[in-house]
Amino acid sequence: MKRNLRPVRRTSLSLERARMDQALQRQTAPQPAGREPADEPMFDLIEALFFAYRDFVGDADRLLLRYNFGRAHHRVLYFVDRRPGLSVAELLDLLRITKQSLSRVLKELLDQAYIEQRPGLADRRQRLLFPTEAGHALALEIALVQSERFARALDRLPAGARAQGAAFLAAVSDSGEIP
Amino acid sequence: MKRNLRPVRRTSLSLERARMDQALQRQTAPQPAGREPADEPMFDLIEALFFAYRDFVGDADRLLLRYNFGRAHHRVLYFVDRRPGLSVAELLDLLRITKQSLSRVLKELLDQAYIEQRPGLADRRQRLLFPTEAGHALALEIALVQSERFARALDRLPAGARAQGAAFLAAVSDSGEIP
DNA sequence: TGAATATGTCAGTTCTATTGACATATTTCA
DNA sequence: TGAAATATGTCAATAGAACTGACATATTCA
Repeated sequence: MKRNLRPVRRTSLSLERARMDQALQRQTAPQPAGREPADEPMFDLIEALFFAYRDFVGDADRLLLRYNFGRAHHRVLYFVDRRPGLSVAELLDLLRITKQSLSRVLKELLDQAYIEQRPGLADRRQRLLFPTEAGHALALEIALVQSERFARALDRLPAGARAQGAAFLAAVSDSGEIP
Repeated sequence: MKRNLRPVRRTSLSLERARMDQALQRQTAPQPAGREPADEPMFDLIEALFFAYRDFVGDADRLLLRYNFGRAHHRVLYFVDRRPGLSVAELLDLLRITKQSLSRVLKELLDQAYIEQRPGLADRRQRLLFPTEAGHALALEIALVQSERFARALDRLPAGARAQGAAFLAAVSDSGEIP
């Protein structure tokens, strides 16, 4: 999937903004203080998560263009860099994709020496994955660009926002992967 | 893109969890209280946002299977339902895709009567998009499933978490679309 | 009236993901 | 020890979602 990196049309975004305010007032009821109900859609959160993720991955997309890599390459490289020595099976579980899907992307990263494989010490069937120097550098570069986005966001938010944001997101994911 | 809905292997997830704790301790420095630095990657937020979004869209995927629709259909239907009467150009800006990409998906939603078009009142070149009854019902069904995920998350979080989460996500996105 | 705009469409391509089948090496267990 | 299970890899076919480029139509605007 190639991705659309055209500039955003500002005129339309203003329209969009106005319409959204309207829609929010129309459809989103004010929230009670204590327990949160699930019987009414939480459009505020649905939309906020959509837009945040859209722009968050957009940062990486721009960088990856230079390497002729796509999002899939990034996700693989990211996790290998963060969890050096993880097995193929663990990577598949993290990404929730099949090994056939992983295959092409991983092969390209191996061929271009961003990742390397070593047989497992305990279990020699395993191919443990490690980032190379170049792989680590690229992973870090992308992570820094994304972190700048978070830093800009946190500048606009009260103290404690980082912990709150992380806790919120962790609770939203299935396994609360980040405790 | 078909999506992988196979059950998650729990053994590996435990491994994953252990490894992640390890990695987090190794690579993520403790955060200072006040101003947040951008010179160090915020792996906690990067990962939390990735997992939250992965599981959040997973909910919709399961539902959409029944209708032979994909993620793209859902995004279109969602925004048309939330902003009835929006123009094609506005929709393209929201989704950040090209009109050629939108075309197939929108045509299917029109053909199957989940969305309908009406010419703009002021500008008759426009094709304003509206959900049909069926379209609204499907959009609502999916939004409720996703909202249940949020409700479960909020149950585990202190009061105020909803507002904090929404504010955090809004600040992370480019235009703070949700004020 | 002519340029710009909003939308639609055709054709070809790329990337990411899927299912299914099968192969190899290694480990585990009866 | 030998069979079954596991970890990984690979081939083939297909689907879904995106892209670029080119061109057409209707409508509005200057």
